Amino acid sequence: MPVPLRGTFDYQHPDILAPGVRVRVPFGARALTGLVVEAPVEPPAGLVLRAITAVVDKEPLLSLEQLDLLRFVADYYHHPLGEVLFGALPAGLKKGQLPHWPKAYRLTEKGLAQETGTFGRAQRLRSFWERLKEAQILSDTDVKMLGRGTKALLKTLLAQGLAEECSPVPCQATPFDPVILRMDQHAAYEAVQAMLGQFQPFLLFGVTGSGKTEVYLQLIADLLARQQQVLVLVPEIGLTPQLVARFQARLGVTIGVLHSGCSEGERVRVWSQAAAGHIGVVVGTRSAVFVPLKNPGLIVVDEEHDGSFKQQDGFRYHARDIAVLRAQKAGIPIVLGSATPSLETYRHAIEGRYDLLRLPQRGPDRALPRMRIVDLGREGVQGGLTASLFQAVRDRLSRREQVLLFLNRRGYAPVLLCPECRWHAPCDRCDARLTVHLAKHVLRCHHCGHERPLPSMCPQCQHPRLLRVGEGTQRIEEALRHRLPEARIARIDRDTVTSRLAFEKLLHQVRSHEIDVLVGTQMLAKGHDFPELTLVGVINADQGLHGTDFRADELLFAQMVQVAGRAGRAGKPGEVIIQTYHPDHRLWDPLARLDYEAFAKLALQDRKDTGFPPYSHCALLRAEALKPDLPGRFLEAAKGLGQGSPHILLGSVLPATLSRRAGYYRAQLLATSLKRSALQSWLTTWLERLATIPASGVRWSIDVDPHSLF
DNA sequence: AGCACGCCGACT
DNA sequence: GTCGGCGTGCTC
Repeated sequence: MPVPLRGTFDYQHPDILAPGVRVRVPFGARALTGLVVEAPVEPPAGLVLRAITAVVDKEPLLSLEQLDLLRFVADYYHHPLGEVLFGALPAGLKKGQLPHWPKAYRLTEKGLAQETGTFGRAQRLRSFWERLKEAQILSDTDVKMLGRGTKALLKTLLAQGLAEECSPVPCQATPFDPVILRMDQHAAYEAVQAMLGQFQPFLLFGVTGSGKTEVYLQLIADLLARQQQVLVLVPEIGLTPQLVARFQARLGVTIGVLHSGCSEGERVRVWSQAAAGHIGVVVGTRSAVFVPLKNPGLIVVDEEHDGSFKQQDGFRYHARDIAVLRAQKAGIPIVLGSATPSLETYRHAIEGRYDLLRLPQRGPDRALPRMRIVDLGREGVQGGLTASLFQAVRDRLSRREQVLLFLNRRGYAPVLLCPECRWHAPCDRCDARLTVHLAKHVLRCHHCGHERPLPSMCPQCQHPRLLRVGEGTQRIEEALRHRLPEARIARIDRDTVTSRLAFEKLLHQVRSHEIDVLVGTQMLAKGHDFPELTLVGVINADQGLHGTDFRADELLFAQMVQVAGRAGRAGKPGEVIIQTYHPDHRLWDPLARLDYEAFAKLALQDRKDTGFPPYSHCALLRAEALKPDLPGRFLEAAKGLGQGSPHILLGSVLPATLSRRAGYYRAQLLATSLKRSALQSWLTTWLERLATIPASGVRWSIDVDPHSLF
């Protein structure tokens, strides 16, 4: 049932129903659509079963393999099966809508024998008949594509017995013009090719511009030729219309696209057609990992290290991990691509469980940028920029080249401080400081979105001058305008870019060189190519350096490599300047050489020493409540119930990093084990016991393999 | 989750 | 005397 309840529910019905079929049933006081997972069942004694009111599907919506996978996943993440099953269905199907199984039509014997003349004055009918005769078979989408009113013409042919329904055939790839792969690309391609038809994970390790996509495309083309389907998972921001267009153009088939922006109907259509084997390639974000495939041949996860593959609320699954599991169950290869792999994946690769495919070369128009680490403590800083960085910016501008300044903090200044009484603007609902936004003249909380007017004096001691401490993108932009009045400066962050269209417009302005300096956050780090951009400045890299989280180093390295990828193009060497107060940190040495593997070895040793993943397995129990002491009390009780297992290390009950958020007090408890299976079995009994804790007013959830400990 | 039941404050 | 607030408990 689509409810957050552990366990399944038994009903009575005269016939035995196939698993995967949806049924309407009474559930408490309401009527709901449920999914049959097992039939028949031996109901527990003394239970009066209610009856199924209606059977929704003639054929199962989910195959046995699909059900098996989802059941495994629900067990692994300790999430209610009902929510997992219904979470894997597109919203339309959840509500009982029928799937759009693709239909196809062909002419009957009678239709084939028909003479052109017999259509008389029915011109349109005749040309439609000719089309069908020529194509031999047309799917319902083909019919729709032929123009308006073609559906009516089809109906006429069906009614006259000239056409009939038949089973759909998979889309045929048009013969595909292979590009010449470089030697390393070709080796990678051949390695995967050799393993088609059996389970084998690959790490395709290559920097931006090393041509990973070409390798994917070549493999996909082969799979299509074998009449097999390919699932491609991409990060949320990675799924651009350009990428889909490129796939479509190269492969010559319709690509099924699944992401958060798709309409409900569109999702149902792609989902159904993929299940029927009618779509050869599905490209999608996180939730697309659940799309059913009739005849899967390969899974690709691009940018596998990306955090957006991990769902951060409700059912907290990791799409990359589920993809690997799926490939294993289906007995097919999976390719994980990245320039900065997650340490989990990298460890699998160097220890031989995954096949490591390196793409060491870059395309002809790419060169490694020069990396410079600048000490914020030793150089004078003005407007957030050291003398070195400012000088470099001026040099680039005088050469009519472009500059990107990267800072992961929006707003003007992160803190508003009273020099007299030390008051600093807090958020009423969160345990956080409000950020100064000068343009809108407000204080804003970046955690809950709460806004209030900027005070002109200290509300506590009435001191007339409040200090704006620290730097945000707005302040960097303002200072730069002041010092370089002739430069054309644009700021790109969530405050200035409100829509996709506005973003595209700005990017276009950068490409046509109407802008000299870009100041921006995260948004700019990924994928956008600006040929005239030769300098990237990282205003302050330290936020990521001593994060509270064990994954902070990994994240910072990936981010720095990504921004470095923005600098330099054909014939114009790029430079990256990173400002830090800790120039001696051991991270900078491998980063200065852009040597991921050197970094990974350091970081893995670190994880080994501290006992963090991938050298251990974690589950995080989170709790939140409106009353301050409830989460802690609940977690202490939970800790008491969890103790006594020799393989499990239970941490202390800790307030969350942001201990109050949007009015809720939050705390958490970490459980760690060296053995995944030990953690799993312990979690099962622990969660059963947790249900017995009186927890009114406390919301709690379990996060298996948490991505961050915030 | 979502719905019913249940027990205490402000309206006709 | 009734409407409705949301705390508590249940869903085969």
